Formats: sequence, C-alpha cells, structure tokens
Amino acid sequence: MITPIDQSFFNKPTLQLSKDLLGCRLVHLMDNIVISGRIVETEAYMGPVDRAAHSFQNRRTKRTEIMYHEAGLIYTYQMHTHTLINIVSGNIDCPEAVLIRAIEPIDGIDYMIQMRNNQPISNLTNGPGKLTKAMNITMSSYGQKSWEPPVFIAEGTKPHAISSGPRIGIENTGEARDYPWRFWITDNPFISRK
DNA sequence: AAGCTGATGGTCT
DNA sequence: GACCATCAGCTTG
Repeated sequence: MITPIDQSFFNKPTLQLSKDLLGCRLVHLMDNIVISGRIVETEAYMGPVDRAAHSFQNRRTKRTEIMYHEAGLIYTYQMHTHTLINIVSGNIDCPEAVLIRAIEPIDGIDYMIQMRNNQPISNLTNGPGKLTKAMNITMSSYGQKSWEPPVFIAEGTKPHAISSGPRIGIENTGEARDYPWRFWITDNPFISRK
C-alpha cells in the first residue's frame, strides 16, 4: 500500500510546488492493479497574470472552475484527443495550477504498455497526453482530491538536480512564452523533450 | 451559427 | 516537416 502525501504539501507558492512535485510519485490505485510513476517534468501556470494559462485574467468557465478551489485538487482537461492532468495550486480564488508533463514508470509497467499499444518503455509516459493514457487517468478525475485514492500524489525520491526553461507548446502567448516555468529532473531520460 | 485556436501525439512523406 | 483527430471556449456576426 502506498500512502498519499499530506494535504498540507500543496500549501505553498506554485513555482515551489512545481519543483517539489519533481521526484514525487503519481499513483492510480485501481481495483486489481497499482499504476505509479515518478514525476520528472512539470510546468507552472500562474493564473490571472499568465497569458498561457486557461485562467488568464481570471477567466472562469465550467472548465477552469476547479482552479478557483483549494490547492491539491485535480484539474483534468481535454487537449485534442488527449486528457492532461494538473494539480490545482495557490490560495482559494487564485486560479493557478501545475501541469504534470512526464513521469518515469514504476508500478504496472505491463499495464501501461498495453494501454499504449505496445510502445517501448522509453515512449510510454514522456508527455502529458501519453502518461494519462498509460495510467488510465480520465476526465472522471476532474475535481478529485490528489491526496486520496484513487488518483493521488505520494512521497518519492528527491531529485539530484533540477533544470528549468520555457514551457512547451505556447508559442503565441506574448511575453509568457519565455517565462522559465517548465521544470524537470536534470538528465532524466523520461522527460518529454530535450 | 460559424469559424478559429490550442498546455498533444500518431502517422505519413 | 505536414496533416489530422476533436472539443471547450472565444470571436465575429
């Protein structure tokens, strides 16, 4: 049995949380199988002041609603045909979030390979859409607590070093394009891009 | 009501 | 490198 992290873990500035999540485990406890991986890449989305964030200028819709609630809740959304998973951050009414972009598989690797159509291990979870597919994380996680099963964060192993740089896939967002709000474990082979 | 835009990934050339 | 799946939300009318 893997113990979920304490809810108080999420109570910190979003950029700090983005870094602290590196090395933690993302776990999906299903009926007959445990799926888990080590978080190796994240991105911070800083809400009202961040052109690249869905909640830029406090945009509040059915989709972004959950970001206006307590830190540690799960924000899932559909990107084209894929589901992406974020952890809500910031105080109530401060709509920030951390996108989980890549994990290193730990438990349930055979299951992940199946879910990913027999892709090699190096290509199972090295991207935000890939890891949700591999771990069978869907929109049903929207608004759920990430400090309780079935989908939750658990303690992991501290990264030896952390790198940072511009975020991925937000070329048309003005100044926000260059903010170094992507974080990854230095030299980890499972990050989404080099 | 219609058209555009993605925090993506697979497939094809 | 180009194309595309597919949908919430924004823009324009």
